[in-house]
Amino acid sequence: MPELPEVETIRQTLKQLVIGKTVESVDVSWPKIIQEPDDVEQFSTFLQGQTMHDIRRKGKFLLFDLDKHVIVSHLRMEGKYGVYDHNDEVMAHTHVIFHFTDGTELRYRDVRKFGTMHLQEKGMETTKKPLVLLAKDPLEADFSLQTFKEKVQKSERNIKNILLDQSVIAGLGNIYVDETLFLAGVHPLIKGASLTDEQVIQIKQAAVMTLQDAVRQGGTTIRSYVNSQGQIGMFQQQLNVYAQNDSPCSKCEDIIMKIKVNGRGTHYCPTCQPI
DNA sequence: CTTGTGTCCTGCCGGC
DNA sequence: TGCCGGCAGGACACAA
Repeated sequence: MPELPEVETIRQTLKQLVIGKTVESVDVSWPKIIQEPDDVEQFSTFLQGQTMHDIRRKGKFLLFDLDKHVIVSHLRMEGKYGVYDHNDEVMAHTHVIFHFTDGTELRYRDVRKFGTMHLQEKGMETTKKPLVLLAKDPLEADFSLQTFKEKVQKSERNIKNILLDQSVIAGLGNIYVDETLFLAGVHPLIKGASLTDEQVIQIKQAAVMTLQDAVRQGGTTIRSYVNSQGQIGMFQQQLNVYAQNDSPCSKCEDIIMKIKVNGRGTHYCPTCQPI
């Protein structure tokens, strides 16, 4: 499940492969992925003749900048992009193909079909869903610690749930929330309202460290990992708690626990993250 | 207003 | 062996 670091790695790699290319046509075989416009035919016709100029990232969203439009794309759990030659075999679960005029293709694959694409007018993307309520991610220079602190401390929800809320802090998913709370030494079930200023600052710093570290790892491994199929992959960084349940904690040797928090698998160290 | 629940979708896993 | 129910998960619509 791609979170901020994975999306950032995909962005950097994909950018090299599609910038300057012009869309000749678009095929969509699972229309539900296209959330906007309502008519999938329009998605295709609007894109024809437009050139890819940049790929940006906002939180876990990828933004493809074209001449007049922006494609706002979310990979959800299993979405993947790859650039292929038009003669390459189309792999299973390919749902959207952007054919370029140079004979290459940008293909979107997604086993679960949970991913989404919104085609919006250039410049309008931050004024409407899905981006309108999206918070800053903690790696952005203008991330406001003050705003973050206020949102956290006025909430009765548990901190795990708060950190998954993209309107509070963008970019964290289930894996990096668990890693962030471990690094901050905060138990996932503690209510936002009962966290001290120091704890909230710790959490923000831990999020920055966790995400930076992961981006760095994606950045170092990505070079050798764009295969001939045009697929972009990456190696999983070392995780302290996520999927480490029943193993000893890397800090204190206590056994990592796995519980459910709001329906999400949640991993923590009972000693390093006291209730 | 805030918080909780259902929904989408399919591969996988455990139980029988 | 093979079937089948249940589960996982990000974000949103809707309910309470």
